[in-house]
Amino acid sequence: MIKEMPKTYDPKLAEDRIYKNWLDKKYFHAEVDKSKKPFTIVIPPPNITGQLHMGHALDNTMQDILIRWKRMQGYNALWVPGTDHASISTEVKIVKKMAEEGLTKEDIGREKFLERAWEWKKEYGGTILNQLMKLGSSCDWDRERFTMDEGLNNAVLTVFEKLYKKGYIYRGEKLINWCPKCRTTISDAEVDHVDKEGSFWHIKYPIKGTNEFLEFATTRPETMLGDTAIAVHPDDERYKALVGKTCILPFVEREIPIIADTYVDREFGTGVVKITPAHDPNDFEVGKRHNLECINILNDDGTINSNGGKFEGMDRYEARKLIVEELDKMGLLIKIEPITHAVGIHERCGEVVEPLIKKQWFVKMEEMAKPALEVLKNGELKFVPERFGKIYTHWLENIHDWCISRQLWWGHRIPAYYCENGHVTVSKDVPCKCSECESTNLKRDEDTLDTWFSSALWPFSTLGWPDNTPELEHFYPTDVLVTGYDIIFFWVVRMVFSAMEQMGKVPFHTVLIHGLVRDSQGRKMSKSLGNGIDPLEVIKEYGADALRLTLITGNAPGNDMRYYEERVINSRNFGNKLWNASRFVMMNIENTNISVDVSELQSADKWILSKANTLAKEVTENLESYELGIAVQKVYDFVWDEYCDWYIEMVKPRLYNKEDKTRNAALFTLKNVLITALKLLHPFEPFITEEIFSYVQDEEETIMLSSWPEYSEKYSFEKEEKETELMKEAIKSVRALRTGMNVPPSKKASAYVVSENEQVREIFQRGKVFFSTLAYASEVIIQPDKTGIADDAVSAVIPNGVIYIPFAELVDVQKEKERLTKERERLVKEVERVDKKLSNQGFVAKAPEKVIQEEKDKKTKYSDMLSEVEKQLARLG
RNA sequence: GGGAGCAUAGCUCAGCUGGGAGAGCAUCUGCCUUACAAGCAGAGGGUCAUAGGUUCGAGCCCUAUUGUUCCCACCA
Repeated sequence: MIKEMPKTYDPKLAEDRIYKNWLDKKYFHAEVDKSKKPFTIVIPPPNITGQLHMGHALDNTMQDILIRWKRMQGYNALWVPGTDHASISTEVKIVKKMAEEGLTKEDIGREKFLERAWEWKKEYGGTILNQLMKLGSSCDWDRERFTMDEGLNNAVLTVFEKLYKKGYIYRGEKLINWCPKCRTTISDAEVDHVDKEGSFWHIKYPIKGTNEFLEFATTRPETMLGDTAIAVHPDDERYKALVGKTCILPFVEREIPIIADTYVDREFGTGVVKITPAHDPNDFEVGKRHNLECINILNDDGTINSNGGKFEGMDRYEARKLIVEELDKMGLLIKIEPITHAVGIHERCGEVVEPLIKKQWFVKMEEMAKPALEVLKNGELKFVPERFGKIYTHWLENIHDWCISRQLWWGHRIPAYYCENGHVTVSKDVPCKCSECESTNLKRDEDTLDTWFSSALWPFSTLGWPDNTPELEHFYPTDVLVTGYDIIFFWVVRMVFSAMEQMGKVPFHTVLIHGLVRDSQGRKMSKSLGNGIDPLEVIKEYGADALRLTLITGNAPGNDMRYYEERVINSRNFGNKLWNASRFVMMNIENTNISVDVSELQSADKWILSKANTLAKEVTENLESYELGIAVQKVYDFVWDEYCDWYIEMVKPRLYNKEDKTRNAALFTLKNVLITALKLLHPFEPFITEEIFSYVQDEEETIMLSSWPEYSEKYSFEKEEKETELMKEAIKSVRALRTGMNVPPSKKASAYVVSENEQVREIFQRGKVFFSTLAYASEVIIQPDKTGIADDAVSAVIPNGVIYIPFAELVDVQKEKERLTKERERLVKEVERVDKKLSNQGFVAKAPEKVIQEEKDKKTKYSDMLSEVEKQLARLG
């Protein structure tokens, strides 16, 4: 049955219809099937609060390409989708919304708050997944998971309990990063360091029992309230005598020792440092070495606490201002120096982070980091591109213990229970009594876990772990993880060490890294700049295929790219080209079931079949090494340049003549090459390829499950490839000759193809018609010499021959001479280059045989052409 | 302070294991040729940042330099 294709393809109408059909037919669904090899990808779960942005579009397009390709190759391809509860970002958003109603978390309490959060999840949680569908993502939606669903919650609590029992999770009083705005701890990875303009306050403390002072400088004067020492370098002659004496801390009137520690840099400033162990990581270490007291001076909201004396209750910055003023009055402020220095801010809210001492839960990292490092070294884990392995390694080699407790409500609540005797019971199931005493009066820890604690388990928790499900058995380890370089530390590292610890196997063998999608000026797309492009808007205007093609074309893994509309337009145009070429094929085909014997195939047919054959091989190889951009570029070039611009044009005469005996062979070739191209293109442009596929054949119901094209010896035609390439070269020469002479296409002329070589003459004889259809020749005469050709005919020199075109009236001899002279120059250069190479002893001795032969062939070809051009020049006088 | 990337046509970028520089857009010329003007044909345009080195041969490998971007880091 032949269905007529509409004149234009409208993605708006087609894409939703096609996607719905895929869903209805359950094509995305993968069941455990031991007869097939599994190929698994787990989605980097987007936040439930998220809206699809260009980064998601890129990330998911890449995953979809891999999944669709493998599915076509016959793998049991599973792509697990899902969302992340995104503890802090979601909580912040809910709190903000409540504030609009004049409510706070505390007003409504934990339980009511969580109810609201779940409602929020219900309302927005599905949005982003629906947006992913618009992109064409072929996820197995029956297996959608959420980081806080029952199964995953169980996985999280199980891991917590296991690691606690192993001693890898502990509770301790350590210096942590505190966000006074969000009022929670945050991990090191969540702190951004930005350079800010600040001041360097030079201050002096009186030395007890003397009239002397000790001068130092600080960027955070308010922390002096928590100073418990002053440090100098042990070998610093200036201060040696002072070590052991004490200073009097102004305001709080505390007596603090002058200590010696090599941490101090003698060259920096005055060589004196105030030590505040409770609010600075270095000072904390110094404090440990010298048994100094830790005095925390901050409340959770960033105000000064009771340790701050008369400054109690003041905001930290207000206190800073006042302290400086008062020090000045007391004559203890020496000077204020402007300075730019790195300030730690919370990446979520931008608030300046305060380091302070608090009792928190930590994951001990030293032991778990080892296997994670090992798998990269031994090749079980691979980064594409490789260089990102260095970031991974560096992070793991310098890893600190991971602070996992958060003073938030939205998340996995820590399964630790405290009795009135101060005992701790950790259990994934609610315990009925204390594990150490008989107390039944247990209170659960108020804190929740860092959101990355649950995402770390994602590759196996989504497949059913801790239960030993058939899915886990079949689909784990997953294959490829596709993500941006910005979350290697947050996520990739933690998934690997968690998987090694819990599963004893890597979570995936390859991490495919992509870069950022930037705006047309190369800036990061961001809300504050307002330069973000909404992928859904792009899809609405140009279709998902065009967006996908744009994001993949011309980009190498790990590199950032720029998005601008001209690129999508070009992608859209390609879809249009493909559509029209297909429409052309369908206009000529009477029956989609064409069978043809190889012997009926013409030279051009074999040429394009052979090209398509090679293309399939190359594209597969590129995909295997994750070179998606190169792969799609090759298909693009093939479709547009070879199939459309050459093959279709070449077969037109055969199609238009219903009596032509080779017509069927042309139709067969047109159809089969088109199908190969559609299949190779399908992972990149799923919708339009599916739509066209439904027209050009009726054996299969979807391209999605059709077989991936493979290289076949049967369709390798080396001789015909060369023949058509020679034909193409001749046509191009004639065309260039004509435009060079300013001959309008309406003006036909006869063409004489002269070659002494009989085989070459035969080739042109077979391709005679192309001169008229593709190069505007009215009559083509092929002969071994130039008898009968007018003296003033213009000529084009091709390998193994010359083409003459006699233009009765318009020959501009001068112009023709110029053209030939230019051609001579080019050929002289070519011959010189080849000669130089071939006369190089080293080259002849060491270069591979194949390369030498190629050069020799070139020498013959160019020398022949050169002498021919010289003859032509001589002819013109 | 440590690490990494990038520097190729006017612009944005490809260039996979070293074997005669490519694409898209832009520019110029000519075409509404019965699939496509979202198109066709032709053309111009590059010392592949600089300087060395390895090699018969370098955009690609090595060293240094310059410019630029990013990541990590506790310099008060």
